Amino acid sequence: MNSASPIAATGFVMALPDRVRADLLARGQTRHFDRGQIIQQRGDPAREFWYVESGSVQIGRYGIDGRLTLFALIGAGDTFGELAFMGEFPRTVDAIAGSDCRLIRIGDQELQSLMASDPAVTRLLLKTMALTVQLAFNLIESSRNLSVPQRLAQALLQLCGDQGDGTEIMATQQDLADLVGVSRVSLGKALAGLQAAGIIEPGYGFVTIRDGAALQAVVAG
Amino acid sequence: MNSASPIAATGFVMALPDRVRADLLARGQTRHFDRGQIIQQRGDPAREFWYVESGSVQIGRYGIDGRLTLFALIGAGDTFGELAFMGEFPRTVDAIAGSDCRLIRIGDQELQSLMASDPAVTRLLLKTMALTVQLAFNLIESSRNLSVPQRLAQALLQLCGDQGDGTEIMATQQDLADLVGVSRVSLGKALAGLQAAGIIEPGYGFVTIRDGAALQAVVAG
DNA sequence: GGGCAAATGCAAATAAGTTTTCAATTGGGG
DNA sequence: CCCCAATTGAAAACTTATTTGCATTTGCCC
Repeated sequence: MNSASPIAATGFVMALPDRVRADLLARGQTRHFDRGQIIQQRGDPAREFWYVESGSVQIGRYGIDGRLTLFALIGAGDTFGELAFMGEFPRTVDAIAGSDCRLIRIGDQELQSLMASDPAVTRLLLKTMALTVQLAFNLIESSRNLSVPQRLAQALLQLCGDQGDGTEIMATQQDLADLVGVSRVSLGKALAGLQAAGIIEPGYGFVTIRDGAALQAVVAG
Repeated sequence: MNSASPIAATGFVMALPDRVRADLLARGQTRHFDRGQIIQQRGDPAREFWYVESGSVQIGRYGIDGRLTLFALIGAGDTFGELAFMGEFPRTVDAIAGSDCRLIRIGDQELQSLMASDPAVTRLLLKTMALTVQLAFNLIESSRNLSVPQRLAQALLQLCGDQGDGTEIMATQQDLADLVGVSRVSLGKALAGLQAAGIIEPGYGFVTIRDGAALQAVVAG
């Protein structure tokens, strides 16, 4: 299961006080999306943001040539779409359901009452967005200075989040390739390398983490 | 002269109402930095952000191995440092004076009174930061899908900002290489290519933009 | 349980960029 | 005006990743 995410696990909703958060989620409407279904597209007006209750969502951009640039694979507990929503501009990324999923929609009404109820919410929002920028910078730095195996290890760590060894990450090699930003061939080789080291075990549509600590070591170089 | 920037030209200060902005800048203290001097380092507490009155500043990260990952080359009129300041976390990037420069320091007092004076400021801040994230995403997408010449063209366009043909961008090939994220050799070849097409004219420590429109065309592919 | 699409494995040719080294040029400071 | 450090130019060997094509495997659906 995907859980945390490389970029979008901003945790704004998760960081809210428990009572506020429960209230917010209770008021938002639940929506279902089937695997492969488009949740949002570049250019759409941003009238809401989403909380992922179950399933996984791919956040990225489809180029005119069909190329996909993935920024994040997010899962249950994550939120996405805050950026364009808060920034009051159209969507700048596409979101596609990576599996059948259940999302909670949080719109203007829900947020307005939230911000009115607690002035600290605004500060939390600012902090969350600042954090997102840092994550994006980290991604840029990684892609320039780390090798493919290192970046793969980094991505796997983020995808398994705080869950320990034995976690199964539901993602195809193509998904991971789009996320890391390399071809499927290169990603396959990197996977094979980590497998040979006994760190992971690739499956058909998923990867099992055998030794998270070793993954950390790979990233460190 | 550097003017606009790839990432950091968030324009928060520039977007403020004229009277408010003038007031803010009048209250901030002016500081001088010599070329090469460190303005801020990763890990420093973020007690302020800066407005560039003159000169240029390099925003990036120095790796342990001495490698530099530049995120932006910013110039007069730009601001930087808002992110960590607003997010209330330590600096996550280094800032070095790219030339002798004059900066205006904007600290807690200045900002507090600003936010108190106008509730719209908060919204402006959120929008600005959301925009910064988008710029970072654009950078990631570019580095994955565009060739070196294309990325160079993109960087040059951003560095010359809204100024037209004839603009001299004060940056060495090494600066540009760190910004685009390639070796100096590769950047030199890309420069030579653009020169052969009559689009730019490389100098010693600067690049002259001859045909901005053609640069746009190069980026588009 | 057979068919079929999706996913993976593999190999060769190709392309792109880096590293390293050295020479040539530039322009400012003494 | 000359020296010197910074910058640029250029070449070769090397590394890395992509592209392309095809074979194999997996697992879902009928």
